[in-house]
Amino acid sequence: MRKRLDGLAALVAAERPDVICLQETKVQDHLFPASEIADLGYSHQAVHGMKGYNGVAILSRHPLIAPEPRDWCGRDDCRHIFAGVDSNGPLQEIEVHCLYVPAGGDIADPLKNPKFAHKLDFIDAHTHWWTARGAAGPPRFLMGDLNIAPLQSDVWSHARLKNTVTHTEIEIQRLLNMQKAGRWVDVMRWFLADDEEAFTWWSYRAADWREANKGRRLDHIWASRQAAEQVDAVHIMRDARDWAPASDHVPVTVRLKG
DNA sequence: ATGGTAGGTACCCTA
Repeated sequence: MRKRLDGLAALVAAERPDVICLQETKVQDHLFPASEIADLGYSHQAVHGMKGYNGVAILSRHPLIAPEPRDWCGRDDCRHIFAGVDSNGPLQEIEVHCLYVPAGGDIADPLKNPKFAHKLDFIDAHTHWWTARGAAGPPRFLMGDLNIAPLQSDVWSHARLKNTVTHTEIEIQRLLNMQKAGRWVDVMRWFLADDEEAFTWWSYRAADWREANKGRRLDHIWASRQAAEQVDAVHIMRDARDWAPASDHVPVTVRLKG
């Protein structure tokens, strides 16, 4: 995060979002650059970070209501925080979830690779949680790095990546189960044809990411039905892949009606 | 079949 303040300022200049969700902040809460971010207009912040790895944060122009960091699978690994926020629109209070799903390592076999097992367990734990929470509560959004590209059009080559972690059948099924359990709408796909390529991540390990274009849609914005109906635009900020210093992920934005 | 880059930390781990 501390390395990305210029990128955050560029995002703010381009889109002026009311709420921003960050993943992989890699900073402990007491070292989070709160005043610099407040100076950008985001004085309301809910952070859940640790040293060196993971970390999530919600930044807002409007007060955050009852922020709640959550730990999963018995680990203190700072991958989820949520809060209420006044939308200043017809939805009134909405609940915003900022989520960072484990990447899962390289081998797509939970018996051989504990990181992949953790990824599946993490998603299943969310599935159970959303099932238990039911449909009650305010309209809600879930956004973040889910580290899974579910559709064929979410990857540069389904044939080449179907055995690669992020696009294997086992992960995709688990993610779709979670989506169903939370009655979530994949808002990005609402605004795109199912077969239209859409990527939010391009590896660092390409000499020219644009030329190779070996991207994946790992970052998602989901919404409850009522919240999804208030969305009037989705934007993948593809050009941000060239910002300096570059991130391998680009921001995705949704705009609400009104 | 392999190796390619980046960030944070402490000479390796995770992505």
